[in-house]
Amino acid sequence: MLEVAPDLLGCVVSFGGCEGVIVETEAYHFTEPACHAYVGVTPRTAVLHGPPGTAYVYRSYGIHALLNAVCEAEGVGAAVLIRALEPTAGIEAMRMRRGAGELCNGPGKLTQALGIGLGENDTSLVSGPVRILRGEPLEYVTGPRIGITKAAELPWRFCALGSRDVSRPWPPGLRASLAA
DNA sequence: CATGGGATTGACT
DNA sequence: GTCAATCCCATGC
Repeated sequence: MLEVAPDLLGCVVSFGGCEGVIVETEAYHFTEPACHAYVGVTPRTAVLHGPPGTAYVYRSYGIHALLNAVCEAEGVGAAVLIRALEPTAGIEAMRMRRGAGELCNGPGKLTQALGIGLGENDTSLVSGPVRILRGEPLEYVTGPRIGITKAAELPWRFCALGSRDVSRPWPPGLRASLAA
């Protein structure tokens, strides 16, 4: 999975006529406490332990939807959280949903921008409504994960270089690439 | 059956 | 920088 997460950078997420290039991901694995699958297989986390290539949409703080891509073999319990996109198509539709401001520079924002909701949970990323298309590999930097309270020190955050559509704080290496 | 936590965001001081 | 909003579900009694 630690190979899949950076591999997703540069891939395209497509949903409802909107598309965006993945520029930030975070890896989650059931062996570390930050992952929902850590507690074991439950009705909600079952999809995390399911077959790879499946979307796992989760509501955080009762408000925001977070989009994950399940990876690893069935029964492993691992996923890659998609934290940020760079919009490439359907931008007007995103603006209608999001209003003014940044569209996809945060996990909760990108789902709202694309219109992805809890209804897309447990759908295929290959043949379902939400699709992930293979794209060009991107250069990236790693860093600690953001916004979690457990195991935040693991360097399982992957940010594409040269994109401003990434949630802050940016790792030092990414700041340098933006300045250039 | 009741309670608390959670991978976030946006507004206010 | 700090604080509140708000819903699902895992855990505990």
